[in-house]
Amino acid sequence: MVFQKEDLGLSLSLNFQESSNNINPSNCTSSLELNLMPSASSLPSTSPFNLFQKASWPETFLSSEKTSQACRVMEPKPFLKGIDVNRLPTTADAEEEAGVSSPNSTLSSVSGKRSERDLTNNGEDHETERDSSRGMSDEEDGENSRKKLRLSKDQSAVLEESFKEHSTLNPKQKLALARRLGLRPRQVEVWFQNRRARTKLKQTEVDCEYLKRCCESLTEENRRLQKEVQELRALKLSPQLYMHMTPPTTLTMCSSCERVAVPPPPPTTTTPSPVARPTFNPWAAPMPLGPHRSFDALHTRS
DNA sequence: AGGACGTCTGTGATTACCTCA
DNA sequence: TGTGAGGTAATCACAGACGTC
Repeated sequence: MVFQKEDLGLSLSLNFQESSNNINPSNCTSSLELNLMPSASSLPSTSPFNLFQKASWPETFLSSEKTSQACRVMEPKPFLKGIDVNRLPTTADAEEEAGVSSPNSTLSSVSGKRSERDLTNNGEDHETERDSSRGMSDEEDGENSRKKLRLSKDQSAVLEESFKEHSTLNPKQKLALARRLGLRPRQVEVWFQNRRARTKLKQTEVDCEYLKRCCESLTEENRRLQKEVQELRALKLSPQLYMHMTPPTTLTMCSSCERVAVPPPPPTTTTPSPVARPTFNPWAAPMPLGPHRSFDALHTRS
């Protein structure tokens, strides 16, 4: 995967010290300032950082990412084809809330304990549901038995589709979805909770991997620039040598503003960058980073 | 080939805690 | 300020896939 920093909407600044060669995730945090909030307008649709649009990632999670924050500000879209989620729950809905078995599921869920929320909301109804829908014998319902429900493919597909639209559900949507799928609203709620949690986890992993590569790339560039600085300083101290040498650096001068530019180094002499980074534009405002600041100090102005 | 097994992974569910109206 | 609803984080427990013998 190759990302452009601007495309990702990332604000990444590094302040490498001389000892920045030792890069590991733990000490990266001390020198990295990150702003990982994706900008909807700046993100390409193919970027995994773009959680607003359907990505082409192979994993199911990757194909439908949205942050909850993103979804909260999204324009409302037609949701749950054929279901009017805005209608008030009917008596039937209330019955659904009370508990519906899952006809498509391989097994209904049962838990040793009930959440406080369920107890306060509709505990007795859930109790009824649990007894009626699990389809288990008394032996199977032994102490702490926690048989797992497995949602059918259809149910999962509908949930996925819904998650693409809204990563969070309001009560009406939850009821409607539960009714449509023949699940308890609590099950839908749990599914969305888990989905959000695991989406976030995966996204964090992706972000971490990307930043790691950014860090490695910038470290390499920093090393190269430090080397150039040393070469320039050496030249400054021995002008006679300078007269007999071809410029050992990769620096060139901009003819218009007479500032020093850094063309990309020849590929044969440098390690290929693992991450496609935005090219540093020396004609733009100086970068507020240590190495670049000191580099700027070497620039000559007329 | 196929069955028993151990391990890994995905996922439904629970619990504790936090935030906010 | 107390309370309930709804969120996240951490975790548990199970089912199924998979590799190995």
